[in-house]
Amino acid sequence: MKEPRYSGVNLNSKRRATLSDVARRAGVSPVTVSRALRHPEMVSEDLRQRIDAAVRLLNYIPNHLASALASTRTQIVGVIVPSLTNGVFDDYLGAIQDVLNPAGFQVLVSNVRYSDQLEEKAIQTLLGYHPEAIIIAGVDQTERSRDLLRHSGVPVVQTMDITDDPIDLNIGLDHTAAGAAAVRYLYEQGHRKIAHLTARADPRARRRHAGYQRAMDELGLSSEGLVALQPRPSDIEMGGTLFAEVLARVPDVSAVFTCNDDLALGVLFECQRRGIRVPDDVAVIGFNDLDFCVASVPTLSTVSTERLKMGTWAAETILEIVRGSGKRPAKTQIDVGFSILSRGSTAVAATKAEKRARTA
Amino acid sequence: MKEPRYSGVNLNSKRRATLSDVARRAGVSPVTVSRALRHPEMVSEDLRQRIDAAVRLLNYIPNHLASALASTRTQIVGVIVPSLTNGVFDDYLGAIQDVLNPAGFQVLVSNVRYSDQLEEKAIQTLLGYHPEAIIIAGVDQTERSRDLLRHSGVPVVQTMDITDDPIDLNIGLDHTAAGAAAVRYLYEQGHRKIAHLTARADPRARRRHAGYQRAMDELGLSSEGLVALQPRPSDIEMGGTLFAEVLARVPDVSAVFTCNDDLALGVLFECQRRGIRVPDDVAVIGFNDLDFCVASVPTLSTVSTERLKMGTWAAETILEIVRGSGKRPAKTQIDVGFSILSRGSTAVAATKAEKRARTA
DNA sequence: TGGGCGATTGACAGCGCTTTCATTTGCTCC
DNA sequence: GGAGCAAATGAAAGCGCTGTCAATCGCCCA
Repeated sequence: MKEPRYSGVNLNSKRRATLSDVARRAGVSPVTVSRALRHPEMVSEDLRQRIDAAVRLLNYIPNHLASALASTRTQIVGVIVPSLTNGVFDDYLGAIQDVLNPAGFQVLVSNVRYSDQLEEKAIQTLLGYHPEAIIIAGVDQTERSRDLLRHSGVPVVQTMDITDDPIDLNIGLDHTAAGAAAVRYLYEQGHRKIAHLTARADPRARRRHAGYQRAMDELGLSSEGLVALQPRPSDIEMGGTLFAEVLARVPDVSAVFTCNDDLALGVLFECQRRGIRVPDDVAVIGFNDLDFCVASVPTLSTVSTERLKMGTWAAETILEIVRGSGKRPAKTQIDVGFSILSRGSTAVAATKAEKRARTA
Repeated sequence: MKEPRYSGVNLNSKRRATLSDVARRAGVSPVTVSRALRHPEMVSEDLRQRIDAAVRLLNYIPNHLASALASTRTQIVGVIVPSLTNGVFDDYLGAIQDVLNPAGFQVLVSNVRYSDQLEEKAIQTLLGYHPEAIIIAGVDQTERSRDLLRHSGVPVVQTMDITDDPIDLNIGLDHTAAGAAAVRYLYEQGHRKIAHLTARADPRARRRHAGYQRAMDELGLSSEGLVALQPRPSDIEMGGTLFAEVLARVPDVSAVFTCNDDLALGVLFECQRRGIRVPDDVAVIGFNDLDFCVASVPTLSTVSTERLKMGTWAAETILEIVRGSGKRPAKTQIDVGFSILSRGSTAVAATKAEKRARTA
């Protein structure tokens, strides 16, 4: 008895149909088949039907590698993200695919897990596929990564952050300004002891932290003991742990700004565990506006960023360039800004009104 | 003034270096360069160094497409997932990449958003890249999808679910059994009015629902008014909405089993909003064991599945097959089972003890 | 000192497709 | 009725790389 084997790996079993197989079957030349598939309007109705029949009969699927090699159009766009676990990048990736897939482009995603080294390797690997463009999150690539990208000769879009010195195209927002704005918002609500919790100091989180610090300084507030930092990747639980640290040092902390929503939710849970009322005793504001922000109790205030727009613009701009045979677009940089969503976890008067209404 | 253009698209500017460029530069033949890169041990030390120097000088990056075409080894594995938003698939994908990337394989991910139609298209597209294997979540592909996969001649691993009629290899768990087990667990805790909330009726969620129903029937319990179903994709908020529905029909519902953790968390929040105590008034159990289950207040009981193991096994088995030149592995199907994690949201005695301790 | 062997290197063909240019066919028009 | 033209099809070349086999170069031993 022979062991079963896979034909894709075992060469002597029947191989997949090729263009020529289809051509032979339909009684035409290979070129005609190619045309019938790529530019059906250039082929007579009669042949087109015969060819379609042969394609179906043979289960023919064009070899994209061969096609890309011959045409020097790979129809591939490389996308580099630092994380998939993070809800932010799902939406962003989805937006990119929604634009690119219908246009016939395949997205090659590389998750580099916030590692510069993996990022360099990913860029190299990606370039091996000769993508027609690269979309990369962040503006803090290593010098080698920047070199690779610049030498690649393809459009590069840096997203999620903004810089004076983009590799090529750039859409993002100023995280320092966003961090500062969150602090100022809390200040206006009457808070003075404003804490900041931050985890996995990726460049954007670091900028938000810097923004926090700058605003505190400008407002003449001391941040002594109010900052808790954890180099490990953030998760919900960690929000509680970091808040506990601050609480131990500054028991009368009145507001918390976290570098992302996960930590903020963790703070919410920790408060619940300790019987600390939010927002009455402590106000909480997160960053990103993930789904759960509107579902939690209380709802979570947060800094909202235009992650869908960043993905969409990156993808659309690439299509424009590729279709316009390489012409650079009019706009090469966009600051999408941010906005502060004021919800239950930082409510001041509203909460009290709500309470009054309930007890009434 | 000339408009700036991208060289990758504009043909008359300098193109990327090829093998031959490197060969010319190093004064050797192209084959030798190829060997120096693929099988360095077959080339003399002297040449290897000259070639490496030329590679670096020219910023040479091998064209993976050409290499794959010539060698008929693409080093690509296609992975089809129904969602990325869902925390489950991040972990799973991560596990697959952790095995495959170090082995030199590139993972081509396709997110088909729970759509059969997109899945068919994705399979077709993927096959165009001649992957060496395909890993696909679920066992409920359309007949056409199954045909495509079978005819592809490459190993196919179906994951996340288990079936009597696998396309090829299969690792997963019995969702019907898992749903039933959750119900029985609640029953043993003394619950009788057990509700089930379910959203986006994907096949696995449907099986969990069937399991719920079967167990209820077997236990002689009525599920009248206790099931809330919503075809839209689930999110945390929806957990609250669905629970409210049930509550309106059956005010004395005593336990809730949800088709995933998101809904369960939503139920938790809804209870908090309404002043319903969990687990004292209502017990809650979710499905999947996502991160937040251990962070929430109370912690969330859930049915835990081995998503990492499923990804790892799928990837490792593929490597085994590809390296073993197509030999099928000894084991072609694995049931990884599931386990019920009993935590705060379903605690009985424990909660009371805890409370006593606190008030003491 | 010459045959033979292993270690290196190169020539050639071809992976499956597309691009370019040539050829064929069927008409129209004066 | 033949020049002229558009539409449809095909032939040849080549995208960048690798597999196969042939050629070359020492170097060892009889």
